[in-house]
Amino acid sequence: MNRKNVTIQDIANTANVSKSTVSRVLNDSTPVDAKKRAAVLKAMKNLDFKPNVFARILAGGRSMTLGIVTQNIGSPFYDSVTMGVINGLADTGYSPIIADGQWNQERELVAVRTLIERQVDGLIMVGGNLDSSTLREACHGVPVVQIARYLEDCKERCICIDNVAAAKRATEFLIEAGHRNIAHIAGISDHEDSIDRLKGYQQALTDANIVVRDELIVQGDFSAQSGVLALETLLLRGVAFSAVFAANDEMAFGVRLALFRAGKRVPEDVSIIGFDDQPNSAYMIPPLTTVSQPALEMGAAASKMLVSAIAEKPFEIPMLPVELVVRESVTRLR
Amino acid sequence: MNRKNVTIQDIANTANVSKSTVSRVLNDSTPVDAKKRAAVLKAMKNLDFKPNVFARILAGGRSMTLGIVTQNIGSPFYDSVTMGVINGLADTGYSPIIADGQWNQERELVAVRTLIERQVDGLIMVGGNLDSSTLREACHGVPVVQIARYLEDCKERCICIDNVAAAKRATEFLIEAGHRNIAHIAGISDHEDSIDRLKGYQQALTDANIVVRDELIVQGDFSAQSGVLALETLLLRGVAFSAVFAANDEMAFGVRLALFRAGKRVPEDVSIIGFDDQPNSAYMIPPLTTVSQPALEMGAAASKMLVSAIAEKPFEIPMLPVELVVRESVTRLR
DNA sequence: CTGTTAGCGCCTTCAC
DNA sequence: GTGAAGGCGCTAACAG
Repeated sequence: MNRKNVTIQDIANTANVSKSTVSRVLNDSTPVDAKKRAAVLKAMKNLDFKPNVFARILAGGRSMTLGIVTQNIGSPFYDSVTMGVINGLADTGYSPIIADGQWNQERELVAVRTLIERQVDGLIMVGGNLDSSTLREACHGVPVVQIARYLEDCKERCICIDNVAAAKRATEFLIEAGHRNIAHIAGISDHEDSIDRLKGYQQALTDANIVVRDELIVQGDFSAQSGVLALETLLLRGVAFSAVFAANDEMAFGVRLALFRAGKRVPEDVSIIGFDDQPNSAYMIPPLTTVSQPALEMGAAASKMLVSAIAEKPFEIPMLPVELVVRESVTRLR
Repeated sequence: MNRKNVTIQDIANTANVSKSTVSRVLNDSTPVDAKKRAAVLKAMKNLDFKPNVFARILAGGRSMTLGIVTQNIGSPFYDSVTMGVINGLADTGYSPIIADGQWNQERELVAVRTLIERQVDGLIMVGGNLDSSTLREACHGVPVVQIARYLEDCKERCICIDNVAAAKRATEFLIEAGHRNIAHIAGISDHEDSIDRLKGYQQALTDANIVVRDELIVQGDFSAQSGVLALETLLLRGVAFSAVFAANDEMAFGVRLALFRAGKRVPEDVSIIGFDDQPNSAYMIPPLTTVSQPALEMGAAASKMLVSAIAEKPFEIPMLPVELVVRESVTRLR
């Protein structure tokens, strides 16, 4: 721009070395004599040198930029994850660029391509639908970390929780409280999380010798509004139920509201359990029992993992605690 | 990278012109003969040419990147605004880079500097505390749009609502419903929004000839937790109140929960009104009456405005509808 | 270990 | 109107 920036040439001059040497200490790509190195470092500090990202990448280096592909910006859970990623990137020297896939394979692919075109050093996928071979191809070898989704063929790059186990645990909690007629509000039908949570629900029932009844299962789409509709559907069907396990908190909110409108008390008449432990869940009336999925931590872990992958350093996937958060929306029967 | 990208040289060759000419049609900086122009365009299409962002900026062009400075990622309102910005940028050719200021002037300044260093073509500030002269200086002439904050010295670049008027209207709604003892839970004390909303509350009371009583005003910090504490404080003070106006929905949620714990009914015993109309407000029990602030629209408007500013085209600040959303958390007295 | 030499892809004078 | 030439700041061979 207008203000002349100091370049490696400048610092090369004041340190009495060549540009290359400066470049070397900058990337410590090659060993450099300790004295010269010190001189360079000092010059850099004195002149307040900041490498030009664009020149650097043009010459074939790193862009120090990471791409984040989100889905449907505005959803509490995914937004939290995204924010976790951004926070995790603070002080790593990497800056995030965001693109939205909108849960649409085509747009998702465009998002990935845009990011790759911008020469991101790595990519973080938050959710998504793209099949892994397409994804891999679009990435041209740029490392990718996948959050909240399990890709069979690159498990070591996926950060996600065991939805089946978590959903099973939630359902078991209801069973242990004496509930037998437990309804389930499922999420988007072809979404892996929905499928797994439904599976966990079914397993818990089966293990407890309770018959899985289709009339107690309603299809939602993860939105609060769909929770309302789902519960109304349930009411319309006329089946008896003393508890509802919703595949996410949003739908649980909808269920709660529908019960309120129908004059049913929670938890006296119907118990509710959600999934995600989104921040507001603790402030529902009554506070919602739910499964906490550590969105921020998942995001942070992903960013660390990616940074390590770029540096070709090993990284151990941290234990991501998924726990049942017991609040007042569930009652013990009898 | 590995796959050779097509450069302007390539298309210059196939179109039988020079690189310069190609560059010219790319930026239409200088008139070019219609035929050559067509040939160039055709070649670009055929070869699927994509200009290299980095080379372009290194040579002094646009980076086609916009910076977004958010505050405290994780807050529903600001996140929504941010998402609005990102959505608004789709298909403009600009990509967003995000940095977090964390409601900390120092970090905010760092965020701005980082972004400027990355040669963003424009900057969007979502909230923030930096005084405008510092901000202006850090920007080195890069255009800035400020959201959800009113900067005296550049009104034409601020997208925000009239908090005083909106808060006044909310309070008047309670007064019209027959409430006289109306408590107010204020936000962070030196935050402009808090100040303005408090002002609106006071004005409404004064206009209705109701004395503003300090014991009915409690300081919060915009978090739900602080809403709980604020209401408990109010209860402790032992002052009578039939309604609470909280400076944002989050705190209203806290208020609601505290009332629940205290065995008070809403709205029979106490009415509540919030501010922001964040998505979950409609799913509270009972659904929360609040003031809707169009976060997504504000973000979208800001991005359009910034893109126009960069192109030095005029832009009219759109009417941002702020309206009272009446739901069941307020009762009419008598 | 270090300096020299080429570019990376594009924009911008400058002559023609 | 157009092409040639130089340079943006940095990295990556290449010889020493």
